[in-house]
Amino acid sequence: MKARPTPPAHPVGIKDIARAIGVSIGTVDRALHDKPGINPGTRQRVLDTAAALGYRPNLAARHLKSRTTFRISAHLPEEIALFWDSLRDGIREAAAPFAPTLSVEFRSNPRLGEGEVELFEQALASGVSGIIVAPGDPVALKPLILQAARQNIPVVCVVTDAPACERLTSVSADPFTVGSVAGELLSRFLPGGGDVAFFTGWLGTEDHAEKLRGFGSSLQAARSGVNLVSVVEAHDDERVGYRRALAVLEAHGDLKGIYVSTVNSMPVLRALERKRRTGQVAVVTTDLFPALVPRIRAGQVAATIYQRPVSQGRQALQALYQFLLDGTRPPRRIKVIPHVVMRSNLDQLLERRTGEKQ
Amino acid sequence: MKARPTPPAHPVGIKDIARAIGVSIGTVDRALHDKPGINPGTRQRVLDTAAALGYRPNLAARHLKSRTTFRISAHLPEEIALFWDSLRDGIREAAAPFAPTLSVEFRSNPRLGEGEVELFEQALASGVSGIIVAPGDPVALKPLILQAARQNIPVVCVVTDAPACERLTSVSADPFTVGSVAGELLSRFLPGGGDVAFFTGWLGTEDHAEKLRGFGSSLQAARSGVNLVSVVEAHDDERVGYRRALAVLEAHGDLKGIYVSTVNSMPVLRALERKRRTGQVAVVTTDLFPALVPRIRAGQVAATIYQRPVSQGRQALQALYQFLLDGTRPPRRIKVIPHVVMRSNLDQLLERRTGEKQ
DNA sequence: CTGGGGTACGTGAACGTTCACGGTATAATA
DNA sequence: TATTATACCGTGAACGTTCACGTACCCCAG
Repeated sequence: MKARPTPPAHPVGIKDIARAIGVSIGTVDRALHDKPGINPGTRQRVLDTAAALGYRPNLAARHLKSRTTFRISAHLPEEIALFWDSLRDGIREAAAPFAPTLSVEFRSNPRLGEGEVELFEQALASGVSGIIVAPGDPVALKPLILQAARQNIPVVCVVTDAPACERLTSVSADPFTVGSVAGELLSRFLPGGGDVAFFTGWLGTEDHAEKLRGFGSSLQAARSGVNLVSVVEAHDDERVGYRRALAVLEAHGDLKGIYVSTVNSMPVLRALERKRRTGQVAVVTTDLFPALVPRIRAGQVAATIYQRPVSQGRQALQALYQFLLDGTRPPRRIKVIPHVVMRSNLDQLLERRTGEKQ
Repeated sequence: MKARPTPPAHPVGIKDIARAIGVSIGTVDRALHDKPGINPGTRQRVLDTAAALGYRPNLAARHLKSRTTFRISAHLPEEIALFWDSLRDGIREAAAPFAPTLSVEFRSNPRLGEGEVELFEQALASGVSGIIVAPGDPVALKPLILQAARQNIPVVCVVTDAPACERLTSVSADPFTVGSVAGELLSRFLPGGGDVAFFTGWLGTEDHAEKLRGFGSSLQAARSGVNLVSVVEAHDDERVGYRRALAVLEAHGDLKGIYVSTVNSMPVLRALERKRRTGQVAVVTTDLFPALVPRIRAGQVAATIYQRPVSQGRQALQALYQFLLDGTRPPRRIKVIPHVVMRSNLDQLLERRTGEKQ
């Protein structure tokens, strides 16, 4: 039952350092900010004593003086509003306590990947101090991210990543874990074993390939006789997805489970209906959108793996803010633990979403 | 593809109000803070124009002047370190950006409920400005919470709640949803139906009763032939739990599933081992502690419902801070959506925990 | 008319930091 | 030696707010 009362006697400020080595506060300021017009020797002495005394800048005073507002631009699609609005909420929510030091501007493109280059150029031109973006076409965006890096403008990727480029960090669900969770769920849902299928957008995408790896590893680890008999690329095209789902259902009359690793799960569900096999096949999907809600409620979708957009938004903003404030670099990659949403916790999730808007 | 650039021209300050109605900033200050020595008429005029101009106090300046550090005391148990340390991390993490406006003091008691009254009195005596507490014995704590309320010291409950008392809010997983998720998982894990048992601490506790309600409602909604055949109170006593688990296993030779709604799940697992029925019974547990980790990894525990301590700590602190800052009251109850932890996402969860400590 | 007490309001300093400006050495040049 | 340039450093104002203090005014007793 130990109690630790507050130890800090008096926060050490810039003038404490100045007094300690007999210089003026102006000199200390120059030393701390790498400004010209100071003797390298004195600079070092200042930095040393600052470290020794445990100097922590008073952010309130700093912001009070140089009323610099960090302008952060967030570029997110409009489509699948439930998802992206949640992400926006997460950013807004996290930014609120820092106002007016920080202000967020939201720019939106209609669909993931469409017009994102223009938004990025727009933001750069308007002189923002940081960018949050969900890259739909990482290749097209890469030179712009590089340009931002050269201008010392940090970029944080959310949901998707633009790998091998000068972004500050990326916040997303670890795809391997996502696939792995889906695989474990299906294994548990099918204790008697059986055939399952994996639907994806493009296997060429690194994310989707990783999900498949995770999915497979889970099935193997479970040893419950669940076999992956079909891997389907739907290319995020409704019609292609529907056709291929029909084909898979015809080819495997005893299919017991399906995991749709892309957000385009409706065609698969419709194909199941068409073949009158709804309820006979355990379905695990990805993310949450309005059309999916009644399917989950009706039990047609056993579970969906939710990438927790609110959390992603919050973490992206915090990482960005910390970097802008004192230059601390976050880990190269921030992983969000995916959420399993089923009928029983669906309502609470939706409630929270709408509740926040009040 | 609309872009919304930052509109705010110039944040309106205290002297803008003063100039607008031709008084001094001192008068405005008096009006805004309900201080004596001001004409009620002028006060109203000030308040009106402040609202009209959209005055938002500059928190940086406020804190700079009256260097009041909010001292927040967090009272949490030591036992089950993995859980409570996570909660502490959540608090610490959320408090970090607000330093030095806000400082957190951690006080710990050995076990939930032991010595919490002393800690509370200690904190009150030392003049903290806010308290975060996990009440183990709400009845004993109630008068102290009332006393804190009278001294205008907000109290936020985490994990457990002290209902019907003057706390600011409580942050916890919704017990009905927790039970409901467990029920749905077991229903899905047992597509062929079968008997399941429910283990709890005390049914008298409101939380546990709610969990049972949620559990039952899920089983019913699933219509998969899963029957709740036994509700066991273990009174959080290892020996009692073990004995009663043995009895249940003997009475129900074909038991297919178990949900342990209290954190004391080890006796049940040991009873399963003793009866050589590990693996034949799907087990869903509560929370996460070191001894549970290998059980999950080995598949002996199918899933555990995690109350997300990090998130709880973060939300508790934020609610408290917002209230201290501008008096905004959070909802009477903040619900955290419980997390389903299985073998596939266990590692990532543990990794995040240790990763944060670096 | 003077003085005392009270109310209502103005004034200025301070919080820690940043930044433009001004000052003082020393060295380089005429 | 006088002048200018350069490098280094001190000084003071400002950011928006709070708070102690000062002051003008009105009312009424002496």
